[in-house]
Amino acid sequence: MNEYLVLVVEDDKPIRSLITTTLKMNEYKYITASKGNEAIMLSASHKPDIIILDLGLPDIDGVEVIEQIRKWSDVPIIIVSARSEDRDKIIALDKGADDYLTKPFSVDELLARLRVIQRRLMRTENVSVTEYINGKLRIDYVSGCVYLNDEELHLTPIEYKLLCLLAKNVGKVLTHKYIIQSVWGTPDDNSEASLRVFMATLRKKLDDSDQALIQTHIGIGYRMMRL
Amino acid sequence: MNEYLVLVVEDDKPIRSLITTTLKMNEYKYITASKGNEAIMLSASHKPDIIILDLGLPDIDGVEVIEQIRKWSDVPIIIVSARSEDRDKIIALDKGADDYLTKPFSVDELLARLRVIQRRLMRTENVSVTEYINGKLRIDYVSGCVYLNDEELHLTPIEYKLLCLLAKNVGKVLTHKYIIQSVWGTPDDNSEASLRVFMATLRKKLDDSDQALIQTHIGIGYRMMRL
DNA sequence: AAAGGGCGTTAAGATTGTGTTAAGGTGTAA
DNA sequence: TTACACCTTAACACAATCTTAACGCCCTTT
Repeated sequence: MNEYLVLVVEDDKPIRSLITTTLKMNEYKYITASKGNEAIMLSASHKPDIIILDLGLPDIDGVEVIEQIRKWSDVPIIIVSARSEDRDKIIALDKGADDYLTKPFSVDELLARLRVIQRRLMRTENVSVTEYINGKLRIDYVSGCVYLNDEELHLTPIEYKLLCLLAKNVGKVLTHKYIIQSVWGTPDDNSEASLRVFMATLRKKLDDSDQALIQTHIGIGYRMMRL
Repeated sequence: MNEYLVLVVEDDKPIRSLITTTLKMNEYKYITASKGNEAIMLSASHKPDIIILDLGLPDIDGVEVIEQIRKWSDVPIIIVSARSEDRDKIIALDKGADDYLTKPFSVDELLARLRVIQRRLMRTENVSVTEYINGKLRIDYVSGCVYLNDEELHLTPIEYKLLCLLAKNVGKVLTHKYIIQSVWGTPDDNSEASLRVFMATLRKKLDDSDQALIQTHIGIGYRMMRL
């Protein structure tokens, strides 16, 4: 499963669905916009990891969209445009675009260029602090390890996923349904029983027998407390 | 004066001087190579900030050059090639190139794409080393040799690639998918079985039977520990 | 007080993932 | 051509993980 969120900005419906279909087949998550202002709003609210942007939009010019977004964000932007003049390319690139493809474009090339960006994101993501600390608990997302009082805990994949989910939403109550959907992907009826089992083992491993860290909300779900 | 050093790899003299003249006029420093092996050596010794690489070289293929350099360095590589097939682009990009221009190309577009990379370099300063040391293990990227306690280890090409990949990402968990993509290029279903075999032989050669150096993260992938 | 729903806990079985070995297959150099 | 190194694939044992079912507890409702 790919965790990258792509914002596709394209007013031409056939091309948009070509791109989104391609993204879907390659396990990207995506959101779409057909207008420039919509794109700016979405990139602020959803914080996509990558933006694929058409320059010819009905309301404002694509270059304007780049400029706006660049005021606050360094999110990689790939231009997909019918404009094939050097001048257009240069303007877009200098205004902040990261790459430029001219229509008609090969979806395979688009995918390859997406992978180039992903590679880079992976490198730089790890420079920033990707660590979660809550009391005696520490999650190192980069190494995929969990520590309790600086001793490494061994968690199984599902346990780890579950813990990360709770940690990402500290203080919030997560419903059973939401947790199951997030961890298992497909909502399986029987997995509610599994969830209880995993909670038990997780609590045991986290030395959380008094449920100070992970609280049960009967009939609703679970919540991790900020300690 | 621009402080960026560009390595230009191009065997065709007119094109090379076109590029270098352009660079000079725009205040870049540059060095040149006309062969692949020379390019590899120069990128190790001079540590350029950006590489402009032609794929059709007299000694070894440009893609091979990318692969070699990527074993130790994340230096941005722009391909400038006569090969305009999608397939060629995708291979080069997947092997580690950052951008791809087909000949004939516009020097202004090249400059614009250089500026894109510069912008990025300013944000994230990256370092490249020609030697990697971790405990008893030492990798000399330039000569392509691996030593364990100063004794040379003989590794096969894939073993070496795998080790470099792990070394470049010490402490990070690399997923099976990512490893396979990086080492084999094309994600082949069956190569997961191969990966396990290679891990076994690598561990044996590295005297890592206790898995202190390379740890398994079940269901996820592998991680090299910093010793 | 009894009944029942929701939850925690445990353990056994099913399932999946991994390490290891060895047998082919492929390509290359002598 | 053989010899050789290397890679892939299959097979299997074993280990880790997940699911499922059973049971007891607590709390609420009747």
